[in-house]
Amino acid sequence: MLIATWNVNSIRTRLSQVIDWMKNFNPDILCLQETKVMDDSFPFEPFETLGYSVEVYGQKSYNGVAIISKIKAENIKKGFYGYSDCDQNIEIFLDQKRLISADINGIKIINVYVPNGSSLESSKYEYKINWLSCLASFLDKQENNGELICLMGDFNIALSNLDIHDPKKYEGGIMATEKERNALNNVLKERLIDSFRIFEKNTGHWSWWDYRNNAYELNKGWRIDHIYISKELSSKLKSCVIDSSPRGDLRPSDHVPVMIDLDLSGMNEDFFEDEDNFFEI
DNA sequence: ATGGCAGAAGCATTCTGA
Repeated sequence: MLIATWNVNSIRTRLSQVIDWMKNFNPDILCLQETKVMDDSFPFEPFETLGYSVEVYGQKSYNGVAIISKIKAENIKKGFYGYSDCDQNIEIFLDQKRLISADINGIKIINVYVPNGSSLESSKYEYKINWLSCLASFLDKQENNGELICLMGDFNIALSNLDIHDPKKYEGGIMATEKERNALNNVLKERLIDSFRIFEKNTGHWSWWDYRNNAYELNKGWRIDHIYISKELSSKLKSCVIDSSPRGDLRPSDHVPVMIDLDLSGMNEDFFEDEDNFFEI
């Protein structure tokens, strides 16, 4: 089962590129961020024509997330409201459409667009930290239900200096502060692992390049788009690939797709009771 | 320290992103 995530920076602007990409890669699930469109204006038809069902949680101009899947998503939840015990004032998170989750093929798919935070002095930075705290509570609640989880999206955080082209320059700045990393690690805890790092231990792999300063041509990127999976899924993980090619297209998104391949054949109740099926991380 | 570039809204310019 191929599961992908892509911050498309406007689905209407990027529509033909996304459809072409789906025809090439044939993902079972594609999670989108920054769709930047209200739900009634989302371009459903091209996806439905390819045989997908679409669940959206969007707004005008900013943010917006969607889950596109061959198997129809069930138990769709939009935002934190009612599904998190976080101690934050949940009201401040209602306006920004940044989270949609659903159950597909026995896995809870959680698609997030984590706030950028702007700069360390900005109130948006505090908002980002609080948002991640709320996400941690949201995950705690899923865990209580014993569910397999695939948490993916644009996290706007480089968890390690290996994920930054010039860590000396950017460490301690936005997307690379200890506070952000701690907040994200508190979401992951011991339960979720970085799919990409199962296969690749080295630096030099990016999912985002700034539009400015010729960043893509100079390959000055960051790895801030991630797919985190429950430990119990790690032995089913066949690959995790960043497809950087769409960044070279005409009028590209500044992010590229990240995808994992899970082999779910043979998954049954016995699988989860056999400790040999779990990697030691 | 600031700007570079891109998208949406909407028609000049501002807001936001990362």
